[in-house]
Amino acid sequence: MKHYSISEASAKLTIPESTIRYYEKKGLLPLIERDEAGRRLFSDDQIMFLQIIIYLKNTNMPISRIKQYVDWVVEGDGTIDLRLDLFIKHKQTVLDDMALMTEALKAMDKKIERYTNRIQSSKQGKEEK
Amino acid sequence: MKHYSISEASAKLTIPESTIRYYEKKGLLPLIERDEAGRRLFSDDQIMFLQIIIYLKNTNMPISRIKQYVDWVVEGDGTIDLRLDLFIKHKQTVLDDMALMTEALKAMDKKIERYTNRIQSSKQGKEEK
DNA sequence: GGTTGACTTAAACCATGGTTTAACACGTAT
DNA sequence: ATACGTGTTAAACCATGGTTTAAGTCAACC
Repeated sequence: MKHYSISEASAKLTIPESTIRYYEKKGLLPLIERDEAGRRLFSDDQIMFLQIIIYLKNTNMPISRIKQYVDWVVEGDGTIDLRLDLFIKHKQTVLDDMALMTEALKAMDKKIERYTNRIQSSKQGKEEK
Repeated sequence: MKHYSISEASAKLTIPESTIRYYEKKGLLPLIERDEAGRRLFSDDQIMFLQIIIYLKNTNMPISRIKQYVDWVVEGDGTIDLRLDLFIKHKQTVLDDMALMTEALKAMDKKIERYTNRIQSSKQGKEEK
């Protein structure tokens, strides 16, 4: 199992190194090994774990809540029901957000249509001159 | 055409009054009338305009960009093509965001499934004792 | 042996999007 | 006339999520 440096992890996940360090400082990346010189070493598992965190971040889960999840993971099997609940609740939050966005998209489509029509008719106005 | 007080507008759009004032200060609500005592009066049109702003906010358009849109609206018909372009681009941004969220949802669904299975089998383990 | 490049840290800084506070003004019901 | 509810303002404050800076270590190449 290969290990990645922070720059490799950064490249693989397309996320700045500064963000990875920030996440670790916030407690989102426990158990990361270091080499003799103190450099972070990311295993494949840890890359995957970070990917999950990025998914949660991409769906606007606050860092404090991600931290809660991470703590539960560290705590072990006794917290599986809590984690399941967290994912189920978060999924619903995301679906609600997307519903809001879809509603906004509908309004934007109307705007786009109306503006397109106005531009069309103003062009016609010119042609008819 | 009736006019609404800030509290009525707030209730109608389910958004805090403080936010409405904040938006006005940021220039997102030009042309709002005031009564003799200096209180804001919102027409139906302005309520609808604010609703659009809320849609843009709900889809994570930064206030600076919303301001740009508002300025173009104030400027008049000469900016219709710019506004159309803004909406088309923003729509794509929103679709991209939703794609990211959908991808995250897929990962969450896998987690939910795995956790559910683990909980199931741990229950079975108990029963078999 | 000295510079380069990749890494480390803690702490300061920044942008965003509001919310809260303090101090004050108005109109109406008691 | 006074107290209440509702409004006003500017400015301070807050949370979130990073990014940047300053100061330093280490290994390796030239």
